[in-house]
Amino acid sequence: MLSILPPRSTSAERARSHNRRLVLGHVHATGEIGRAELSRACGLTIQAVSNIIAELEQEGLIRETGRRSTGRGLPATLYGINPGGACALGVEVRPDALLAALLDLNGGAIFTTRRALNDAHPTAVTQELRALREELKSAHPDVVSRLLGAGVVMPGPFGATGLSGTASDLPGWQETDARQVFAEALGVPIDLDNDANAAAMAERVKGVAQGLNDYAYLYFGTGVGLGLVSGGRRVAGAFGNAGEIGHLRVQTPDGSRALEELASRLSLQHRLAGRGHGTINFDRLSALDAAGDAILEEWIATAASALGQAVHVIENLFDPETVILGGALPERIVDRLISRVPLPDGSVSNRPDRVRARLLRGDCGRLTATLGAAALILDRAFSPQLGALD
Amino acid sequence: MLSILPPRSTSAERARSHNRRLVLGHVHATGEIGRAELSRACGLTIQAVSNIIAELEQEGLIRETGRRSTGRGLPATLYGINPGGACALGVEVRPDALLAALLDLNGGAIFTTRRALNDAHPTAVTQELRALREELKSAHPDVVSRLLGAGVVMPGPFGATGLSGTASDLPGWQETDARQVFAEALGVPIDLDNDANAAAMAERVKGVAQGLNDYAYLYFGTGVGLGLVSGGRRVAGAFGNAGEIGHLRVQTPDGSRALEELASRLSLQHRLAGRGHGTINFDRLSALDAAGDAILEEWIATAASALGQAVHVIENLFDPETVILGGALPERIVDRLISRVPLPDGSVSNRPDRVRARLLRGDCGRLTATLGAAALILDRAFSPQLGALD
DNA sequence: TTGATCACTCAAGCGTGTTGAGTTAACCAC
DNA sequence: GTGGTTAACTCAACACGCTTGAGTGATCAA
Repeated sequence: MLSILPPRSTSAERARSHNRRLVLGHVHATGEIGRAELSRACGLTIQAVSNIIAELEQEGLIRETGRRSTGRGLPATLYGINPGGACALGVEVRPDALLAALLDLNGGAIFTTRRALNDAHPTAVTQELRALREELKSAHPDVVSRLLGAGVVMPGPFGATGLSGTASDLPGWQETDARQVFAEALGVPIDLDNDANAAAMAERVKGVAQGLNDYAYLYFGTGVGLGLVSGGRRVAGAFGNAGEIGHLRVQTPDGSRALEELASRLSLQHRLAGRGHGTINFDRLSALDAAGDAILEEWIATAASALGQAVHVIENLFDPETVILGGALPERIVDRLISRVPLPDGSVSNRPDRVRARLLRGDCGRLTATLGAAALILDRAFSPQLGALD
Repeated sequence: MLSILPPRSTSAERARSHNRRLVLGHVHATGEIGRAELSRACGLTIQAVSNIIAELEQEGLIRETGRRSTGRGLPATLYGINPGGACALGVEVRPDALLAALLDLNGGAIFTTRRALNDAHPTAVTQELRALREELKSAHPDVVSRLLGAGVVMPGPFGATGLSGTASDLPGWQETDARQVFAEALGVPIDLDNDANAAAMAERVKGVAQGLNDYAYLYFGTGVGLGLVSGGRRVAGAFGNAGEIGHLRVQTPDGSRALEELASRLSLQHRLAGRGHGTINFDRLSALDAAGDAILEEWIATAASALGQAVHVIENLFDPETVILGGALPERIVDRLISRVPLPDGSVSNRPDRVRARLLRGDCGRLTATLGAAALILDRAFSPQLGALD
């Protein structure tokens, strides 16, 4: 009911689909809300809201959560999201692994898994996805019927571009229609995006960006990516490759470098290379941080300075309500980065009436991108779409 | 009928409003189109399209333009925009003048005017606007009833920001609700944006961006601004200040400078200052260009290099279909700039399957921003809006 | 107890789009 | 020419979901 409409539905049914999302989105955003308030917020009649609520409750997407008496009058019956009423699958494809998470309607994780990949070619990934689907079916049989769709996160850029051929992109996907591959392997509607945009959506559905419609997310993966949300919608670009901020030139004392040479996990790894460390993963970073490692300190200082310049560009080009930092970095390190990023005065974001900090730490932890993949789907369920068809 | 809906219209009426825009937008985009084709393009039944067409024709927004027989079958009755059926007013407020243009439904200029401003404070501007309205009423009495609204362009940034207090912004507007002021002075619905976004819309409605949904516009006013269109919608930012690209740092042989110090009309003016020129306006620029002025040549070289870096940033952050250059520069100079801008290889826009050049010259000439102001309104009439109310 | 306020329900009516069965006009084969 | 095919378009019923207006139940204040 919620996920798919027949190819040509009557206009009234499309309006209903729109209004359902509107109502569900408000219920999600407020946590608990009554019909009358929804009516005012959505610009619909109480009666219309009533009908929609009855439908949503019947389908198990929302549930009665209590009553609230505000002064006189009949106390409102409050409704909230029924977390178990539906779920969304998030899949993150990395060169070496497939990460997956199943999220309930509130964005809570029901199940997460990680499958090692020897090979990230489409055929190998397809095989793992099929296995994943079977695993889900047997581990959570009740869930499959309530699955709204699957979000997929892959390292960009998509298609052949001037940034192709770098270490980060996956082999064999250039010529492949990725959406098609995933749709066939998983058998549910697919939403495809890059890690940074997915992370941005994760924060919107569950984290620090709730209620925000214009913000940016600086995502630390292997490199650095930028997720953009404008007017509540992801900015994907003409070919889905928006947000490639890693190649932004930033000033250093001795010239200029690409942002990702200074402020990515890879860059830290290079700095530490001489010290005989292997791959610098999340846990290793935490350990270095706890030990007060000097090279890490140095990296933070350099990265913060570089990020300050990136934030300057982001703020002046997009005028976001806030810039969120997060991804595959321990919270403490992100916090320290944020505290050391020099915020330029000459920015449209430097306004006296700000209600939110210019930089915020993402709330969704190291799995942000995977959770965000699922959040792409949840966001759909909560936001009216523009197009007539879905 | 087209502009305003009653505060709470029935859902069916909102759907109609949406579908009307959809149909009208397609008619505008194709120039000439029959019902059946519209039906396929809009995802509506022929019958629905028929009803809408009857309504639009009745109101004079479209008109029959002929018949087309494509092979067998009954030849389609073609419809096109009826230019005189409605119009939009564009107003550009500059520190020293008020520019206005009245555009027909096809984006053709019916009337343009320029009023000198001694004073750009809100009260003075309001006075001029009232006079402008009277002038319109008497010069084009039939038009007032068909006025869809007025678009207004002002130099940003709006509100108090870290970029306030520069030479370009207007006095006395910081604390003013500009939209309110214009709505009262002109008595029609107002759409407010900065010059670059308006320019971008001008190109979408009439110029080189027709049919594009994701592109950027580098606008040369006094400084340099960036207009962004994503998914067919303007990217305004949280406070309407997106696109402030002038402060972007770019490399020079001897360090780094702000883009607008190298690639704006103001920067050229500074270069020429020693030569005893006054203000460098459009005509003066043309003359210098025709004379093959050496300083102009030098400026073009410097500006092109700076713009190359800006384009690099825009392409990688935004992945546009194309970047349009234009504004208050003679076409020849823009063309020469374009031919000399170094296009970086390391860009997501550097793709082998491009159908359009990475850089295009804007088509709307020196009045781009003023025309664009009116285009903001036309674009509304052609694009379905997301919000329920208008 | 009475009146006011507010959330919500019930039943009728309306605007739109869809469906399915015609109608008209072009092309093609003979 | 004639008949068949194709495609654009019209006409008349129908379905859907929202709105409207009247009515009910629960709470507070006088």
